Amino acid sequence: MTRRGNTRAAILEASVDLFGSRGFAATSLDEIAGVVGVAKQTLLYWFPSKDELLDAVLEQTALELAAVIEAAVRAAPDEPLARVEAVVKAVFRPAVRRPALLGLVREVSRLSPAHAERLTLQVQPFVRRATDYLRDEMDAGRLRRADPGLVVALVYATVTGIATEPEALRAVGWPVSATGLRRLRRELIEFVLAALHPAPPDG
Amino acid sequence: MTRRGNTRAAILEASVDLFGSRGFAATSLDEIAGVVGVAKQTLLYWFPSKDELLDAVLEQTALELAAVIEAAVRAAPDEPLARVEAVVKAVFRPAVRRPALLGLVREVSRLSPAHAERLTLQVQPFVRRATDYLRDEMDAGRLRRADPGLVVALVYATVTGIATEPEALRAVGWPVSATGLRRLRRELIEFVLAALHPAPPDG
DNA sequence: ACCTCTTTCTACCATGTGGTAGACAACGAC
DNA sequence: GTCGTTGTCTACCACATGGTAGAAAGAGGT
Repeated sequence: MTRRGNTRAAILEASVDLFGSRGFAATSLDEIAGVVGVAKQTLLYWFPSKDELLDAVLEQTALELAAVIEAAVRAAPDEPLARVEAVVKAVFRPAVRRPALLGLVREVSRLSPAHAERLTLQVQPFVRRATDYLRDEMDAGRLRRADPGLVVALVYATVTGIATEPEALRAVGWPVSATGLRRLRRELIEFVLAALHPAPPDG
Repeated sequence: MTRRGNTRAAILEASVDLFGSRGFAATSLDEIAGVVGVAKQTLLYWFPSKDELLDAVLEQTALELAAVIEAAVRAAPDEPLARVEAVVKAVFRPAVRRPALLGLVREVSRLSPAHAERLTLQVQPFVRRATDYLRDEMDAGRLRRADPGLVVALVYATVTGIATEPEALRAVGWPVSATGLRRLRRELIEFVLAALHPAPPDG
């Protein structure tokens, strides 16, 4: 049977999982092919080289996450803390279901500057919009005054870090059950919101 | 000239840098040997295999970081927010000077469960002490009430993430100058402290 | 002088890797 | 039916990698 029609998509999916969990360099084409259930050459038919496969994987991941975040922002009420909460919640779901998604994003810092550059450019407009929004809300006194760009980076670091390092959670004895995950999400959001709350009382 | 006496240390240092920046799998023994300026076989003389080299590298990194944190805690005044600030500051310095240090810690989630397990056990007592301390201070009302273990993990995720992902900082247009780093440290600390402050005002 | 131990090296090997060349089968156009 | 196109495969290659075997060379004890 030829033309299953979704071979390319299956390759991308398996690649996200493997690149994101074990890392790009540690993943061989044979391994991906094994997961997908095709020969290695089929990968090289759809993607001329491992590097171009990586490019495609990065692009798709960025698009997926962007769509998730976009939808969350749209659905949230027009209040900054509520929006932040909505975004964190929205990212948390796929992050838990497929830890490799954010793991792949984190992998970017290990890749060549060329790959990083491409992803940076792709994400740029979203970052820009987020920082502009945060700046306005800070000016309006609805968020703690800080550098808006850095706040984006810090929230990103917190969420991505907690979602991609199960070892850190295990080290502090966090239960990996369903209720454990719900509480994790709750505490993560409270942590982030507390960090953004305007004018905390002087200790 | 034999017995330079510090070949082993030089190998460990170069390995931390390369494993931490490019990743374990992406780093070859030849590459490390090239940096150190010896033949590959010299590495295999001091460390019987790449895996055992990794073990040694992880152990030394953990010891270094533990010493830094230990000293910071000892020197800080007995007030929880001051102590947290001291620890973040103390970790920030080596993190900036040698980004690979924290990068290596983050690499743990990509490694075999055996390696992760060993590091987890090594870090366990420190984590335990930190969570106990935080719990006491929460009970005393000097910190926002939350799960102490998770707070440790969240602060770790924030600091490690921001320190190991220069791409994220570049994406938000953060300047990588000396003054940029000073402001980064300031804002990072304010972010974490705000997240830990007791009883934020209800929005 | 000789032996032993330590440290480093050269030479080599088995294996896994990314990638090339090209055969083979299904399919639609005509 | 024939032909070009598309998708997948088998066979193979050049190369880098982790690791083995063992020689060389200095240092120190006797």
